[in-house]
Amino acid sequence: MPDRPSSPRPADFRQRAAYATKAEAAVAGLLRTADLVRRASEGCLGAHGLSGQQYHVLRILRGAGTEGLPTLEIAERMIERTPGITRLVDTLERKKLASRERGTEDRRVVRCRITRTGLLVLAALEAPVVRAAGRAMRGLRPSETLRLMALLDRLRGALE
Amino acid sequence: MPDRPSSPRPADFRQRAAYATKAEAAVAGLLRTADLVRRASEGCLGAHGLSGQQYHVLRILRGAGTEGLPTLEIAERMIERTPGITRLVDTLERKKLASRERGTEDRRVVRCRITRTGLLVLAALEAPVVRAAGRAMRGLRPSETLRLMALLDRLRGALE
DNA sequence: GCCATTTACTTGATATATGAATTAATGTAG
DNA sequence: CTACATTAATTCATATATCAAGTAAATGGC
Repeated sequence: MPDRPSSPRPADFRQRAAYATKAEAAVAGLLRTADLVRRASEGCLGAHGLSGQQYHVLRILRGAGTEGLPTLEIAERMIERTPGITRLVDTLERKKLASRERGTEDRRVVRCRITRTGLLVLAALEAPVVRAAGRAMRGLRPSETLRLMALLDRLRGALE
Repeated sequence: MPDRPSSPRPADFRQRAAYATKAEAAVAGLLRTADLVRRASEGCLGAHGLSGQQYHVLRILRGAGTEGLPTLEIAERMIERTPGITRLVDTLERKKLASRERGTEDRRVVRCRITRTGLLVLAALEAPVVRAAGRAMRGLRPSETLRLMALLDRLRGALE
């Protein structure tokens, strides 16, 4: 549903309207909010020297269990698309939070796993991350949060 | 409203639940959606060699009119917080899309303006950007878009 | 079996992001 | 008027993002 540019304004209205369409305003609001929420929710990672992306890779690897995951499958599960997945895992490997080994049957794939240390870091971060997410979402009641999630799901559904 | 960790699961449920709380899931959904929407809506800028941030600076400068704006005030109005505002304006100046001059009464401030070329570029981008935003939001009906915007506003209100 | 194609990464070049430290101008207290 | 604090902007070092190109292994057609 393409919304129309908003109605004309008096000629002496100096500053032009911020956004010509509702869709533009919605996109801006979404990006603005996501930026704030990201900062609020990822701030607690700095204490352990992790970036948001590094943290998400660790979570994905934990979810994959002892079998680990091929490098590019991590990329597919990331919250934000990242072409730099190799270097991201490089960093985690340097920090001893993840390990890699080349597959035996298909020697193209590199299987990534979370280390014991990585699991400990995630465990230490669990409570702070949960608290931070709660704080980030504190503007909405639970029912509103659900409604928001449903709307976001629909939005994503149309884009994938 | 701090929501509780979700209800326990059977012991044989191998993969741990993706998110322990509703707030965490909402944060993830928001970031995921924002990333998709950003890509969908900013894709059209590449044709003119602009990044999303550069484009937003130009919009802010256009809104400021002929008086221009001090550098750091641009940063405050940006959609996503950016400490690298100086370099962002550097880039726009190199491209002849913005100009700068040191203030006369307070010689600490640098006033930034959009150039005629910058205005032309924004004008050329208007239609594609509106179309892209429409496409990015096509998953929601207008009434749902309004509801989403209202929820996002509340979320931001609690974080600022 | 051989060759083109696809797949799974990896690397390189370039750009951008980020926080801390720096410079310069202004404001303020004594 | 001097000393100290504040403000506006810039610079630096380091980390990360991004796209394109490259490598190596597997796959499919004939």
